[in-house]
Amino acid sequence: MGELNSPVQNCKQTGLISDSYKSQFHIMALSIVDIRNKLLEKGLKVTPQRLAILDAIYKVGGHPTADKIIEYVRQSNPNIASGTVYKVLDTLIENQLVNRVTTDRDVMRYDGLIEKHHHLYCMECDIIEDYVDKELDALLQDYFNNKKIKGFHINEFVLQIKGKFDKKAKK
Amino acid sequence: MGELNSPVQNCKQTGLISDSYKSQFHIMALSIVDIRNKLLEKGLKVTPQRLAILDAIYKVGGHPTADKIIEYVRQSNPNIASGTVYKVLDTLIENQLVNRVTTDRDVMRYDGLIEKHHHLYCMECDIIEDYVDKELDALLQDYFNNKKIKGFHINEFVLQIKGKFDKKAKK
DNA sequence: CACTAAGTGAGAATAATTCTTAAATAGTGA
DNA sequence: TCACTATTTAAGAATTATTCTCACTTAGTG
Repeated sequence: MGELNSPVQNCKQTGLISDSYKSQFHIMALSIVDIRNKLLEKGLKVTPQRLAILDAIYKVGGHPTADKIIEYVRQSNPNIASGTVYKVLDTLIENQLVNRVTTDRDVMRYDGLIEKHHHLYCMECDIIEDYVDKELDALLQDYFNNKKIKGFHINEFVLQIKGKFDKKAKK
Repeated sequence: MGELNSPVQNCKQTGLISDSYKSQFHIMALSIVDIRNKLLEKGLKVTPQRLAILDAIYKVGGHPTADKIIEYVRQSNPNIASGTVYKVLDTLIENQLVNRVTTDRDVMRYDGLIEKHHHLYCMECDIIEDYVDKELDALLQDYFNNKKIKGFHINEFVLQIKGKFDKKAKK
């Protein structure tokens, strides 16, 4: 069974990942010390803004927009400028601490899970959840090892899985 | 071998699909009569703007942005308002004559191929090409028939294949 | 502790998209 | 063929997300 990397209940944006949830899955809310270390490993200066923004991405569920991140970060950091958030996000992306998530909408969304994974897109709400599945990765890798695409050299795949989250809360 | 639905040569946006290309692949430039019929089938009024915009999507390669569509359409239709293009695109999407393409950029791109398919993303240029592969569809369908995702009901998948187009022109 | 490169806040600028409204037009039914 | 009506369009204003600029501040260094 693939792992549904999700705090979703009733297909609504919950905003925060519950504590019980955190421990089981891939994105867990790291301590500030751990986040600091991630920044240091990349040779980035540790600033309160960067800590807060990375923390927000880990804590806010459903692959937040910049706007949701700003909203969350301002709770603890009321003076942060929106330009700063965009700038920090760019820096984090450049340093591979965060990824952009592809959507067919014109607002960008961000993903704190760096490990290779796929995405579940809810067609009813705007939640996007991570889906980690090594077996699927292997299957695809295998398939394309045998079946080359003429004129194209493959680096990686991401499967977009579109559908609906069940109404029943996931436990 | 999957079909690379592409007029790409040397990884540069060619703008137009060559005649020799058209005949072999999925998006072929339909005649205006055919486009008119597509509109009529959907119960849409046939206007010169709608004809020109659908025609542009079929003819302009690489999954154009609204901007590229506007540029192309204005060659034949100099007075078309950009707002009209956006509105027509929305109408075409609602009526499933066109799809949005998901990207991790903030400009929308459009796809005239309605048949189920996947996408090749060039990591060096900004070309996105269609990739039709029934065998892959079956493989994924099979895989997820056996392996359910807890809490999620799947409707469809789209595989994003990221990599590079070969330098050598494809013939 | 002081220095310096890097990061930030504030707000202006830009770019993509949406909205508004009056004028034009496609499809209809006489 | 003609006129009627609902729909569509042009023009440009408005909005929204994102980027840019620049003076001020700060993190990390030595």
